[in-house]
Amino acid sequence: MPVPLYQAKAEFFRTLGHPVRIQVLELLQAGPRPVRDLLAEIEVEPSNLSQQLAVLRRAGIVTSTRDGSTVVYALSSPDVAELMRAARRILTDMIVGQGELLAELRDSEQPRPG
Amino acid sequence: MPVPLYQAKAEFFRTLGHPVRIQVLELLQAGPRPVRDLLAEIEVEPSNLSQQLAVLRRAGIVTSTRDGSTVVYALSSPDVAELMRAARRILTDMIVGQGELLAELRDSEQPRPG
DNA sequence: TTGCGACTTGAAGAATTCTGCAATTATCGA
DNA sequence: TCGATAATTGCAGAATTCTTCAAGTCGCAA
Repeated sequence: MPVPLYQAKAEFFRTLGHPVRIQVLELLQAGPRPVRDLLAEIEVEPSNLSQQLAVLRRAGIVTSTRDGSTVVYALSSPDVAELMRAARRILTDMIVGQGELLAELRDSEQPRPG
Repeated sequence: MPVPLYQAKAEFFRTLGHPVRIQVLELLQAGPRPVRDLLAEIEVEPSNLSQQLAVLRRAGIVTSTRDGSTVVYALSSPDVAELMRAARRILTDMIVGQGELLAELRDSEQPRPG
């Protein structure tokens, strides 16, 4: 084994762990998009966006192709979209769960353990 | 909106982006486990494991309960297991894809070190 | 109370990542 | 060719995260 799976997984998640990169992945779920487009929708400087795109590219999560003077990015696997959905589900649950916990705490003294 | 969703997502993924934390989550998928157990299976110092457990706890991904003198950790949502499966699927695809790429490169160029 | 095992916390230096600026490459049109 | 636009790269300082050590808490039993 060259690299333990858990380490590859950690690197993968770390790659996703940046607001700009997340926004890029969300936008690319609707289909390939030129950098110009991403730049118009994400509040970030061009060089910074390029840096974040490079991170995603190096990780193999997105691919880029040149079309004339514009560069178009796309998700390299549709599974990425599924992962984002799973993450959204978890986050929603967690936010709801924490809301409920807060509500319980408002009424009683002792929250029950998970 | 207190915190943009994409930022919450990024934080969530960043929380997962550490080898020890990944291993903890993998182990907890089989059910709750005492710290002692985790310590026996993961190669890491006790204080370091505690730090990583604290990160997961603060993020609300795991919960801890004390049972006598031992502390037991558990996943706070079964969805986490589903997320890990999705990640594994993507990684497997990507590794296979890169394996093919490597095979192609073997005839022409030299792959760069990891 | 004292001592011990299990676990956590605080803090500091090391290592990594992020951001913005300047410079660079690539393409297109005048 | 020159100039403009699109995008990337290199780099340095700022910010964040990691790792380790020392010290601390908690429960239990002598």
